[in-house]
Amino acid sequence: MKNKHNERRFKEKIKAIQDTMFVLGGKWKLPVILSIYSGNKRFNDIAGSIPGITNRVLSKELKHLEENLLISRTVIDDYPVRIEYTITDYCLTTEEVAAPLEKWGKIHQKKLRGKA
Amino acid sequence: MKNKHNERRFKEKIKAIQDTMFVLGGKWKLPVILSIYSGNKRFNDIAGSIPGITNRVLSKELKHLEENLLISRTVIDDYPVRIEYTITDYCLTTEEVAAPLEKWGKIHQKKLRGKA
DNA sequence: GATACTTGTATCCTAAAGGATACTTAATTC
DNA sequence: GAATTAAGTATCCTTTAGGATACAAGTATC
Repeated sequence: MKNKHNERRFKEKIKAIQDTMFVLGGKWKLPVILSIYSGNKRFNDIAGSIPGITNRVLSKELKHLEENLLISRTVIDDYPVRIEYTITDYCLTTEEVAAPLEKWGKIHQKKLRGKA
Repeated sequence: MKNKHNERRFKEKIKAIQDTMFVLGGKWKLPVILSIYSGNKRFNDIAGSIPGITNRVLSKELKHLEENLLISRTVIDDYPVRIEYTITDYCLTTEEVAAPLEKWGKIHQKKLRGKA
């Protein structure tokens, strides 16, 4: 590390990355966003579209995403009450994160196949 | 979800993102890469440059990154044996992930300040 | 031979993430 | 009034991530 200035910028960098990891990291958050983004609005549809996720985990992730202003939850007062989850405009910015992650994942899958 | 084709592509997307999360996710992996990238080569230097990381965690992360071909470990047979960690060429591709994560983290910091 | 330095490991612990599965609530239709 | 449907919650459990702290091995120097 060359000097104080670089060091400060380095620590800001780390903090920003860790913040993103907190909001979008983990196994399920981006998959849930993508599911809603690709047209699934209802709890059971979202659950059904993501292989391996359980009710409990999905429920938690939806709350987390709502708190972070990424999705919104609408109650539709019909026969059996329906809930609709939708992506917020702000959430569209996460594409800038999801796309590179997807791309790199595919690169790395290839890389590891080459190794093994 | 419109059809089988979209559904298959959607599941590949999820898998790729989850793979990246496994390799580069969590609180420390990208910070460690960035630290080495910005010139820290030795264990104690890396540890000192990343606020809050402990020996045990750093040691684990270094192993994980080496297994995933992102850094390499060289033993320098000197007085007290020195170890040098360096970024592999392949690791440079992670910039495509780190940069967007950093950028989005800063956007989100602003967004939440606006909310509160 | 005591001391110091470097790279870790060992031990033990807490917290967070994730998972399995059953159940609740409320309205509605039959 | 039994059955169905939707959106979760409740309960309990396992696994993984992360953290605090001590100290060990090897060599060189004093």
